[in-house]
Amino acid sequence: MNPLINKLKKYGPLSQEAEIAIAKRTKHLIKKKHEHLLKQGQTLSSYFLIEKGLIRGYFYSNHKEVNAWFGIENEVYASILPVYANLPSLENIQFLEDSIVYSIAVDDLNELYQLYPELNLIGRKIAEEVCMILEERINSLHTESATERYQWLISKYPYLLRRVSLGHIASYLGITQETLSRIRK
Amino acid sequence: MNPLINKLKKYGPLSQEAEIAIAKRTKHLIKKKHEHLLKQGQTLSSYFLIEKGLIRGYFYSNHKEVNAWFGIENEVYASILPVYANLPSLENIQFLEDSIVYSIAVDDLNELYQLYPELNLIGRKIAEEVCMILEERINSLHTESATERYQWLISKYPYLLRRVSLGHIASYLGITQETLSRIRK
DNA sequence: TGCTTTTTTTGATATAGATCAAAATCGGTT
DNA sequence: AACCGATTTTGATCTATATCAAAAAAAGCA
Repeated sequence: MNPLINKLKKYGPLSQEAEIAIAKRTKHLIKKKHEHLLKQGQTLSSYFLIEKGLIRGYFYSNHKEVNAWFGIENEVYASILPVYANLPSLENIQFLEDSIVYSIAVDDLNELYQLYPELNLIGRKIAEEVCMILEERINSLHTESATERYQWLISKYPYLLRRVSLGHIASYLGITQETLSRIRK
Repeated sequence: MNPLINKLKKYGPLSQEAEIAIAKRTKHLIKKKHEHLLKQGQTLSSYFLIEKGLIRGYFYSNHKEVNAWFGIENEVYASILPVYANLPSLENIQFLEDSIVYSIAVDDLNELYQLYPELNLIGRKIAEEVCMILEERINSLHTESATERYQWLISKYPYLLRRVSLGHIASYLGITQETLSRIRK
């Protein structure tokens, strides 16, 4: 069984048939560093899981790239806008390392939701979990200083320090590279 | 039919029986300005709709109140943490005007999800919609100046200016009252 | 291994927004 | 209408972070 399905089953029950149908629609991608999983304006991946590697979600603000999140092994990620509204994504998703990904395309997912309504419980749990992660991020940006945000980040995701450049981390934190370099000392 | 159910039906289909069961569990609250719908640590309301009035969600950061969101007439709101994890809320919800609210308690909602799995589609859509709202908020806090955030807020929710004090708005924007007062000119 | 490119650090200066204090204005109550 | 408490504005100063420029260090590549 593929690890994406495995992970989905943690959120709720899945019939044998649903499992097979999902497996049939799951894509197994092998990507090199710097390649994209998704570019702004596309409607491709919706739910995906990284088997190996590292990924960043980013968008453009004033013609500059801004990192919105990082993704790592063994977590389910969702591009919610395409799932919710079947609209093209506003963000770009790029690999920061050579990576292996399992993903389900938006069209396939929508079909699966119709064929196997039981999937809606899993989808609800995933979206609710995303809400909680986003709320934590909002509180951090809303009330914490750059130093506090940095300390929170490295305490929660220490591997980022080793695997991601300082510039990418600064962009995620909403500060400049220079400021982050100074915070580190 | 109560307006909360009416609104839920915009997100997905609901059987006659489910509708009746939800109606039976919907509470109709009439609250005065300054009263609370929910205090930190409680597990009460999950989904609710304001028929009349205005509400704020806030939490404490360094012993000071910080406004996280405002709620107005005719929108469905959800305290996601209690729904997702059946854990007490981290936030407080207080009325800023005399208000009338329809709400479903967490325990009732969980029961309803079990009895009427069709509700999961609606719950998924609501959570996905919340995700999109939260993402917009993150981008705003992440990339915009105080002035830009303020302009975005009043262009999107002009009534807040009339119905909410400057201090509450400043707290929501993550700036001081004095700064907001200066921005306004 | 040495060279080129990218990333990180350091320095000097500028700016948005915070803080503290006080004055002015508004709003509800009698 | 007049008062009292709450809200908003104004002023002076301080601080965190940005900006611009350049040096130093690290990483990728021939």
